[in-house]
Amino acid sequence: MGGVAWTAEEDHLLKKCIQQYGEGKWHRVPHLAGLNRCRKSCRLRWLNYLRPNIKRGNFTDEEVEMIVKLHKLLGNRWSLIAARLPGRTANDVKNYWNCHLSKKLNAQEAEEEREIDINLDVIKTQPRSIDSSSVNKRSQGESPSFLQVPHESGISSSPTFDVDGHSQMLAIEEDNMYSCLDQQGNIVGVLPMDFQFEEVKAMSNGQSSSQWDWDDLLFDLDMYNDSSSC
DNA sequence: AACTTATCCAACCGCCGCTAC
DNA sequence: AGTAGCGGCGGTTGGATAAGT
Repeated sequence: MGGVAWTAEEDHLLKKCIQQYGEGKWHRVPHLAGLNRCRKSCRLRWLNYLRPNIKRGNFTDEEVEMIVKLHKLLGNRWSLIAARLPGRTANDVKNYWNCHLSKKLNAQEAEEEREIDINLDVIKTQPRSIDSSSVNKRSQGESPSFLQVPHESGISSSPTFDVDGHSQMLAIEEDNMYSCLDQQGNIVGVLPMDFQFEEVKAMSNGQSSSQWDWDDLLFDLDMYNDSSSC
């Protein structure tokens, strides 16, 4: 292993400590539990191994499918991905990805690239709620005037978003870039895909209560988009 | 059976953002 | 404003084990 393995006795002490004092205050846990481990080790051991309801064993097909889908949306944000998989830990997901899916998908992608020309047009649109003032202005640190939840514009069409009172869409144009389109389909701006939602959150002056809101919004929108394109 | 190589996964490390002072 | 301490995260390491020769 990558370090000193935990003994059954250490596990027992940690478990007892968490049961008695609860999670959190990890800096106190080594002392309270009488363990010669750092706070991080204790936290990790609890989260990845001792916590109740942790699912062991192989990933199901559904879970694998979910991981692939979520990784496309979120990248290497393992904790977010794991949060969508009950009983699985970020470490589990990360390990599974690195051991199984990473190689498999890389090989698959390489194969696909050999076989087909990349056609940007086939990349489905991925609507995003974003304020037009944010587009191309990140470096200036300008704040969006508002951000709205999406509304469905029709049964077969993708959801659209009100941006400053005008219907606009944000679409994946190519790797790592979003394009902001107006109703006529004209590109009115571009936004790097690494546009971090922490920044949006900061810029929106607390309109979003947490990082989760953004990630959940994105996730739900993409799931919506996926289901409507099937 | 002995050795080598590949794979798995628990544990550690360093960094980041947040908060309190 | 600067800083220390904290929780949390993703990347990496390396020992255990399985598979191959």
